[in-house]
Amino acid sequence: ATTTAPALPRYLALDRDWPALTDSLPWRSDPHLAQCLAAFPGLRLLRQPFGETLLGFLCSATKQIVQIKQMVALLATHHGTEIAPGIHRLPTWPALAAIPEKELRRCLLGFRARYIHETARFLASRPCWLDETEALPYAAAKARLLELPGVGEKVADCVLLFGAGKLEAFPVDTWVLKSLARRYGLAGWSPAQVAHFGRTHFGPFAGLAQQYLFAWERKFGGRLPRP
DNA sequence: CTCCAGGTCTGGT
DNA sequence: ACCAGACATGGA
Repeated sequence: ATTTAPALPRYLALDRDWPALTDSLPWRSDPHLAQCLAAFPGLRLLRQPFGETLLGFLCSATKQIVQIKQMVALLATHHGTEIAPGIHRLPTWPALAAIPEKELRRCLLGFRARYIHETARFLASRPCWLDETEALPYAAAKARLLELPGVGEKVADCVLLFGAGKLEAFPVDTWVLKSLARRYGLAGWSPAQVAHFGRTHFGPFAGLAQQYLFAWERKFGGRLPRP
């Protein structure tokens, strides 16, 4: 009898390749990166659905991670299909397009409700836009994401890194800005300058390095001495 | 009460 | 091109 292998979560494919990917980072010449890699041996990247990743990071601007989780959970319970008792899926973009901005604000979105509403209406007018964008190479996909209201450099890079597997994406958020300022002597550099440094210094898998720097800075930032 | 949070957008130089 | 402020909301 022929058996069909069960569908595996997509992140397992990346998990298998993780050692080779991290080994190609410049940790041999970068003591801080080496320290980060050693401090988080179990760190991995999830490959999340493209559209859901976009929704999540449209919620993220100047919010704490716990509150972003809360907003996403409210979006699911208020507007997502119930797939098991008490368990709701995230709303789809067509579903979001039908929700008034006033209603979205009940999910603690604040000014981000307008980003989501306008993005949803844009996507509703272009059914294939998201799938086409996900299939493009990094630079072209990023240029398209930047057309969406509420999507800037940082959010676009997060969506591509977590939702499209573009490992060269190097999102510069407040933590990464602090990390490079403190550990790499880049105090006073703009986010754009730090992003350029990150891509050139860490290479084609800069997104992996970003995750280690982010994790290290959030856990130890400001408390442990510099490497 | 202030300040900040996995930023983006807009309108000033 | 570069630099403030505004934008909602809640927790530290």
